[in-house]
Amino acid sequence: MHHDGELTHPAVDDFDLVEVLQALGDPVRLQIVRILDAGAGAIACHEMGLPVSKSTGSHHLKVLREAGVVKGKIDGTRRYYTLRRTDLEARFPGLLDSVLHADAVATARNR
Amino acid sequence: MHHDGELTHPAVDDFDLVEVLQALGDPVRLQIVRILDAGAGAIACHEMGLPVSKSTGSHHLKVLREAGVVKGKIDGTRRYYTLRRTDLEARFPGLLDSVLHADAVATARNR
DNA sequence: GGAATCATTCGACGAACGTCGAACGTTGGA
DNA sequence: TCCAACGTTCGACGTTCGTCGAATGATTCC
Repeated sequence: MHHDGELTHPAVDDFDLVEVLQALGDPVRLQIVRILDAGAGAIACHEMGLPVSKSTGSHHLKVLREAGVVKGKIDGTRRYYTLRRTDLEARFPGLLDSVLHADAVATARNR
Repeated sequence: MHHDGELTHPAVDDFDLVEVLQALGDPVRLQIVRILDAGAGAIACHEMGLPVSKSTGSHHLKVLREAGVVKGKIDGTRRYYTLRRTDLEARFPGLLDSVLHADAVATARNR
């Protein structure tokens, strides 16, 4: 069957700073963002190796998606996710980069 | 009279990204950061005109302080707060600026 | 068609959060 | 000395959050 049920995503103008900061302010979700940043191309939920159950992982992806941080694409039974780099940069210049770089620094420091 | 009770603040190396993002991910706390950014010099809690009770305001200042976002200085019965700009920039380069700028844009847009 | 795969949704649970008013401790001024 | 001002702390409250397993839905493969 064909279900053209595309996932819903907020428009760039509807991004909310508090919502984005809350979305990024969780260890698991920050890990997801880091994975999507490091990976080349779209990544499916089950390929991320998250330290939570699949339902929890799905929940976190939903939070990130509704905040505008990630974009989900349906492909069969899978959802491939990517970072909305350009959109985030347009709405909150420098924010994603600073978060990713800060996170990389922290990771290197605690190694 | 004597006042050896200095407020405690985390060292720059102990800043935690998730904690900072969570601290910034609240409307009232973001308002406090905006006020401290706009104001020249230290500002006391009761001068901020926060839309919450004094106990709630005190709580939010504590969250920001323990995350390393603000620095509190005791002066008599008052606590004067400032942004830890330099420390935040050293630990999370560009983060505070991007949050403040994004916030300013959002505020101008919803005017 | 049937089974396996992938992900979402649905309760449920405890923990954490934002909020308040009241009480308290300090300090400074009349 | 007494009182007003400022802020913190304490309990309480309702809400939201992160988590899980089970159930459900959708799709692909055999």
